[in-house]
Amino acid sequence: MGKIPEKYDFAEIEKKLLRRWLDEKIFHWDESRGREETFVVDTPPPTVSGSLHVGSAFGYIQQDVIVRQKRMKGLNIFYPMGWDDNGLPTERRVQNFYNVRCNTHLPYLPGFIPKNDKKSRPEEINRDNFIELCHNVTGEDEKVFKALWQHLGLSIDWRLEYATIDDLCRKTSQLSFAKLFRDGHVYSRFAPHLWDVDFQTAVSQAEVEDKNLPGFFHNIRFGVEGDSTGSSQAASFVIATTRPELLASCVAVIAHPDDERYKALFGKKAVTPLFRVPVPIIANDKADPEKGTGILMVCTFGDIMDVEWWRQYKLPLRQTIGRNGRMMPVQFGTQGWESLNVDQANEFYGQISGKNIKPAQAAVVELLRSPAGEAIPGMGIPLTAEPKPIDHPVKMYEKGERPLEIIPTRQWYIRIMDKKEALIEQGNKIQWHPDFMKVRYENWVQGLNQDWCVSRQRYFGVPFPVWYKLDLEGNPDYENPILADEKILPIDPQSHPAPGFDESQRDKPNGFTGDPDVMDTWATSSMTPQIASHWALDDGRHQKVFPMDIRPQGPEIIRTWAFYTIVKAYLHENQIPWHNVLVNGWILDPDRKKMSKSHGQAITPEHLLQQYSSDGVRYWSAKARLGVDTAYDEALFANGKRLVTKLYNASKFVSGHLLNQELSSLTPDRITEELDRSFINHLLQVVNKAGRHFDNFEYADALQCTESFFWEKFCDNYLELVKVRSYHDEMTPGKISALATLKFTLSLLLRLFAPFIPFFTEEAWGWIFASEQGRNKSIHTSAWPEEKEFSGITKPGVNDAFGAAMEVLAAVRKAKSEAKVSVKTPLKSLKIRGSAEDMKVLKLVWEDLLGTVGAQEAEAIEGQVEGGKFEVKAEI
RNA sequence: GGGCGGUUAGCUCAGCUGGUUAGAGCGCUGGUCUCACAUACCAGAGGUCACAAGUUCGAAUCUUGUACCGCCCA
Repeated sequence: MGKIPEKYDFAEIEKKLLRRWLDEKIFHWDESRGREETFVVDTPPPTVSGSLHVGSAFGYIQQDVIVRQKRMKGLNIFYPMGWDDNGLPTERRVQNFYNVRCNTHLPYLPGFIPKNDKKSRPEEINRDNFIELCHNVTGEDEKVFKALWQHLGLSIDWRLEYATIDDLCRKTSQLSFAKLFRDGHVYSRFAPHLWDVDFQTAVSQAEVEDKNLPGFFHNIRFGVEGDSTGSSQAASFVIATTRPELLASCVAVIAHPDDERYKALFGKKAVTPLFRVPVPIIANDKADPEKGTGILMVCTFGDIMDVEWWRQYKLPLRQTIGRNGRMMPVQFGTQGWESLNVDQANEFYGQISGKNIKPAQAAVVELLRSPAGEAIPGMGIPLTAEPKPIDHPVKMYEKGERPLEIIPTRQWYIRIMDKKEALIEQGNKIQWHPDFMKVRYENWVQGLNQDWCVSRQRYFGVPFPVWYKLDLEGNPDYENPILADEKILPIDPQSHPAPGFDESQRDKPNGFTGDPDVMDTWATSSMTPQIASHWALDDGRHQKVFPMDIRPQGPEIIRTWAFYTIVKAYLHENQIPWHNVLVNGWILDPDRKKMSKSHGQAITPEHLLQQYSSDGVRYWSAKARLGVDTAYDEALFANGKRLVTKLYNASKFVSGHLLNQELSSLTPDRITEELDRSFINHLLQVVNKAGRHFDNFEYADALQCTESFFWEKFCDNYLELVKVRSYHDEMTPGKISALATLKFTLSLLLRLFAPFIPFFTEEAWGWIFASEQGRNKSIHTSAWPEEKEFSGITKPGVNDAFGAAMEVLAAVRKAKSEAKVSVKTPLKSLKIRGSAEDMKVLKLVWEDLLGTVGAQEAEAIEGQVEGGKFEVKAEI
C-alpha cells in the first residue's frame, strides 16, 4: 500500500487516471466474446455545431453510470461514440464563423482561405470549398467535445469513434438508401412539399412545428360568373383568408355542402378579384362553416388542405411563390392562367411580381382597396372590411425564421405511411424507460401524415448515390435513376461519373447528371446502430452487437431519432434496433424553463468540472432519474463534491487502520463480533437493493441507498462504534474482526460507488485493494458486489444488534446535545431499560456501546418501554 | 381541441403494488475543535402531501372532476 496524500487533489488525480485508463485499455470492447455476454450502447452522437453547455453532459453521464456497472458485472462493453457533424447546423455555423455563403455556380478554388471579414457582405464560395470549411470547423468542434467527454470520465472505447459525415457513415447511409430503393421502400416524385424559403430546402414532418403568429383575416369579395348585375346576394360572396397574396394562385372556392348561404352556388364558377380568374365553386364537408365566412379559397398552395383538395378535384397548378420566397413571374392569358381580363390581370400581377411574401401581401391588400380590382364590374371594392388581426398557428421549420411554404419540388421519400401499425408493434417490442415515453412514440406514429422526405437541397450531407440520364434536350429521366453499385460506395455523384458514362458527358444532352441533393441528417443518424455494428460490411461483427441493449436519448427526439431508427431496423432486417430505450429528462433553468442556449452557454461544463470535480458533476447527473426533469442547481454539485470528500476521509480512516497489517489475513471469516456481523447484514441489504435498482436502470435509486448507507450507517454510526476495538493496542480477535469488517466494507462501498464516482473510487482502490492478490488493478474491471461475497461471514446471532446500538447511541447523543457538551464528554452514569429480549441483543454489543458513549459502566434494567426499544438515562 | 407528465417542508426532490407520529439534501436555529473528516459532527424547528368529491376500517398513495405548470400533437 502506498502513501495516502494529506489532501485529495481531484484535478491532478483525474488527469492521472484518465491517462491510465486509456493506456490500460480497460474500456476496450473484446470482439472475440459473444453477444450474450456483451452489453451494447447506441450512444447519441451530439451535434458538434450545437452549443456546449452543462446539459450536454447530463445524459451522457447517466449512460456511463449504467455502462460502468455492467462492466463490473463482467459484461463485455461495446460503447462507441459518434459526432453528428453532417447537416444544416454545421452549415449555419460555418456561414457565421467565416462569413461565407455557398454558391454552386462558382468554380472550386484550391487552397482557398476565407477572407473572414465580418463587416462586409458574406463571401460567396464554391460548394466543395464550403464543404471543406465544414470539415475544418467540425474537426475542431469534435476535439473540444472529445476532451470534455474524457474529462467527464465517459468509459467509451474510442476505437469505435465515428462522425456522421465520415466515410463509414456515408457508406452506411448510401447502402441503406440503395437497399431500400432495391426493395421498393424508396421513391422520388415531383409534388407539393413543405419548403423553407430561407434555407431553400424541403423539410420533413418531424422538423415542422406549429407556432402561433399574429396575422390578419382579410375579407375579400369574389364574383359569380354569369351573374353580372353585381347587386344581389347571389352574385357575389366574401371569403376570409390570411394569405391574400396567394389570390393569383386561387384554383377553387369551397364551402360546406349543408351551408345554406352557399348552396345555390355549388357547380357555378366564381371569379377572383384583381385577376378575374374563373374558378369552380365546390361543396366539401371539410370546409368549416364556423370559420371565417364559411367559404374559402383553395390556392396552390396555402396549406395542407389545399394540397388535399387540389389532388381530390384534380385542380390546375398555379404556383406564384418561388423557391426563394419571392413572387414568381406569371403571364396571364397563357395556358393555365386564364383570365376574364388578361391585360388587367397582368398589370395587377406586375405590381407584386418579384416581391417577397410580406411586401407582396401588403401590395395585394392595397390593390384590393380599389374598386378597379373588383371581380365583376360594378360589384364594388373587393376588400369588404378592414383586415382583422388574429393569432393563428403557422407551420414553421424548427430551425427556420419564416413560415414554411408548400412548393412543388422533386424529393426522395421513404414509404412509411403504409406501415404505421407495424411500426407501433415494433415499439411494443422495446422496453421504454420510463414506460410512459412509449406513448409519445405511439402518438407520433399515429399522427404521421406523409412519407419520410429524405432529400434536402443543401450541401454538407450525404449525397444520394444516384444519377439521371439526360435526354436529347438535356432533361433528366427521373423515372429511371441510375444507382451506384454498392461496392463503390461511398460516392459523390457530383464528382463521380455515372456508370457507363464519361465525366465529359456530365450535364450534357444525351449525357448524365448527378442527383444534386443530400440526405436528411436523420437518414444517417437513424443508422447509428448499424454504423457502429458495421452492418452490411462485417456480418460477424454486426451479429455480435445488434440489436443493441440500450438507446439513451432525450425526449424531444423520440419522433425523430428513436422513430427513424426503428423504421430503418424494421425495413432492413425486420428487427428492433435495441431492447431498451432510456429517455432522460430536461435540464431546467433555475426559472423552471428548459435550459436555453443563451443561459446554458454561460455555464460551461469545464468551469463546473474545475470547481466541483468530475465526480461532483457526475453525482448531480446521476441523482436525476430517467424521464424526470431536473432543475439546474449548483447545490447538488457541491453535494457531490462533499460526498467525494467524505469518501476520501472515510477511506483514509480505514486505510490508516489497515496500514502495516497483514492484509491477506483479514479475511471475511475473521468477522466474528456480533456488532460487525449485524452491520455487515445491513450492508448486504444495500448490495441487494442497489443491484436490483441497476437491473431496472434505476441508477439514481442505487446511488441514493448506497449514499445514505455510507453516510449514516457506516460513517456516523458504525465507524464510531467500532473505534473502541479498532484502536485497541493488542491484536485481539475483536480488533481483527473490526479490521476485517472495515476492509470488507470499504471494498464493497468503493465498488458500489465506482459507477458514479469513478475517479476517487479508483484512486482509493489503489491504496489497498489493487495490490491484493487476485484483485483487478482497476476498480472498474473488478466485480460488482453480489450476495455471494458474503458467504464466508457467519450470519448475526440475534436480530439487529447494530440497530439496537444505534438507537442507544442516538439517545446518549441527544442527552449530550441538550446538555451542550462535547460528544466525547464521559458519562457519570448510564441506565438503559428495555425488554428482556432487547436487552439480550444489546448485551452482545455492550462493550462497543459503552466505549463509544464514554461510560465506564451502565445499568441494564429489564422492563417495558413505550415508543422505541430502549429508554436511556444518561447523567453527564 | 387531444395526449403525456407534474403539483409533498423556504428551495431541490424521494415516498405513490393504500396501513403505525410523511422522509432526504440544501437553507434556517442551537450546540460540539470528538485521535478520518469543522468541506465535519450532534440536536432542533419547519408540511391541512394543489383543490374538491368518491371508494375504504384507513388515502400523499386508488377513482373522478377542477385549477395551475411543463412537454408533445392538432
